Amino acid sequence: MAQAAQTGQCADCPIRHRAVCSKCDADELRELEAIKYYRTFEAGQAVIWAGDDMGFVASVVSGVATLTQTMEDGRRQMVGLLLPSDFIGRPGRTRAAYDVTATTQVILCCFRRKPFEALMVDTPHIGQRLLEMTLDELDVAREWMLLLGRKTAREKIATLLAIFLRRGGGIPGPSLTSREFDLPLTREAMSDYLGLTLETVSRQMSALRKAGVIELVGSRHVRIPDIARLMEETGDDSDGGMLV
Amino acid sequence: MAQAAQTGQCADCPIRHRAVCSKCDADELRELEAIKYYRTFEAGQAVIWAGDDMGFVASVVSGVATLTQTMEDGRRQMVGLLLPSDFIGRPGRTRAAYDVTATTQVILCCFRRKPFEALMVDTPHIGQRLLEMTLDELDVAREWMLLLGRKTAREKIATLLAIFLRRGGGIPGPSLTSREFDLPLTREAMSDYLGLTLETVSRQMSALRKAGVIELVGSRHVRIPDIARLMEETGDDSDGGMLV
DNA sequence: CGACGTGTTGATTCCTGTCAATACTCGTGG
DNA sequence: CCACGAGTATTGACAGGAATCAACACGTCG
Repeated sequence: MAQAAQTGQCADCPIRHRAVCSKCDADELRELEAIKYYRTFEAGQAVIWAGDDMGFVASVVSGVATLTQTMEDGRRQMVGLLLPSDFIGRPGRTRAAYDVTATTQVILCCFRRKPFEALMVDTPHIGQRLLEMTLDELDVAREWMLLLGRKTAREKIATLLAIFLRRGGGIPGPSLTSREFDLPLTREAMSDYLGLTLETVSRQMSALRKAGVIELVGSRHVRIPDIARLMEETGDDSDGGMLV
Repeated sequence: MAQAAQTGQCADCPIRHRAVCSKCDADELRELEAIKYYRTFEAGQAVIWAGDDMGFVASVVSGVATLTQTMEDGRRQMVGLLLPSDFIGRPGRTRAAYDVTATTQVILCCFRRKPFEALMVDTPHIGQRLLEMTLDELDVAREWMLLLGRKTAREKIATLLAIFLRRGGGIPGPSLTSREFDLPLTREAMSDYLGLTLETVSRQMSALRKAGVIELVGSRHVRIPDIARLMEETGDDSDGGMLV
C-alpha cells in the first residue's frame, strides 16, 4: 500500500487510476509530479482547520479523513468522508471551509495551490476529472441529506454500515452472503456523520447486534452475516440504489 | 423578466452572466444557441421524475424548482432548490437521479444532452463554469447537511427564511434593516426542505411570529423587522458565514 | 353553497437527547 | 506485576422536542 509515497513515482501510485490525475497522460503527469509532495498525518491529527489558509490541494493516497463543520456552541456535523483517491481543497479558494481531520493514519499527495491552478488552465484533463469527482460528491451529499433529514437512528446506522461494506472493506471480491470489516470511525465520529449522539449510536449498534443483523468482535470489528438483511434495515429500496 | 424566452437572443437573457454559459464568448454562444430551446412549466408541475430518461440538460431562466428524493414508504427529502441560473442535469448521466418539480411557474433553457456533451469537449469554458457551479452547489449541500443533522426546528426555519432573504427577494438593494418577500414554497415543501413535518413548520412559524422575529401577511408573505435578530435565531455565527 | 387545497392549532405519543454511572482497552510508571 | 489514568464504549433513568393523529379555519373556484 502507498508505495508511491516511498518511490515518488506516479506510475506506482495506488490511486493513479481514480484520483484527480487519472485522466492525465504521461506529459501532464510529469508536470504534476514536479509540484507534488507527500505528507503523513497520524490518527486523530488535524490536517487543516476551517478558516486556515489553504496553501495546497491534495489527494488522499491512503487512510481515512473527515470533513466537519462546527457550530459556535460545539454541535458538530460531518459533511465529508474522505477515502483514498478523494480530493481535498477547492481551486480558487484560499481559505479552508471545513475542518479536515485524519481518523486513521493518512498519506496525502499534495500540490501547491497556485501551480496546481495554473496547471488546470492548460491541462483540461485535470478539470474534467475534477468535475466528474465533484458531481459524484454532490450525489453522495444528497444521499446523505436524505439520511440526515428522514431516516431513523436505526436506519442511519444500517446505512453507514452498508456504506463501509461497499467502500471500506471493499477490496476483497464480492462474496455477497457474508462480509466483515473494521470501522474506521469511533462512535463519536459515527455520531457526527449521522447527526446523532454517540449514546444513540451505541444503543442502536447494540440493538442491531441483538437483532442478529450484525455481529461485533470487540467494538470496532463488524461482521455482516446476511447482507440482504442489513439492506432491509437501511430503508433504501431493495435494489441498493443503482444510479451509478 | 425572461425576455430571452420571447426573443430567443442569449444577449438579452437575464441569466446570461451567471448560468452555465456565462464564460462563453460570442462564438461559443452561437453554438449553444443552435441547440437550445425553451420550455415552460406551471406551478406544481413535474419537470422530470427520478429514473426517467434525461434527453436534455437545462438552466433555470426564471421561477423556482425543487430536487427531491422519495423513499419507498413516502418519506420525502428535498435535496436541491433551483433558482434562476441554476443547472439541471448531469453530463454523462442518461437517467434522472431525482424528481424535479416546479413550485412556481418555471422557464427552462434546455439543451439536448448529446450535442451539449459534444460541445463540452471542445468548449472548455462550459466545463469550467460547470465545475465552479458544482463546487458551489456542494458547499450549499454541506451547509444544508449541518442544518438537517444538528439544528433545532426553530433554527431550521430561521435559516430557511435567511436564505430566502439573501437569494429569493434578493434583487432589491441591500437595505440591511428591514426586508420582506414572498415564500416560494408551501409549508409542505418547506418541511421537505428542512426534514420536518408540515405541522412543525407551521408551529415554528407561529412561534417566530409571536416572538416578533417575523411578521406574516397572509401565510406566504414574510416581513423581517430586524435582520440581525433573525440571524441570531439561525444558530450560525454572527458574521453570516462569509466563506464565499 | 360546498369541495378542495392550504394552513393552524391541540392532545398525545415516542424517539432521541441529556445526564450519569459503569465497563473495557491500552499504555505508563511505580 | 499491578495500580492508575485517559480515552473509548455501553447501559440506565429521565426529560423534552418533534412526530402523529385529529379537528378546525381560511381562501378560491366550480
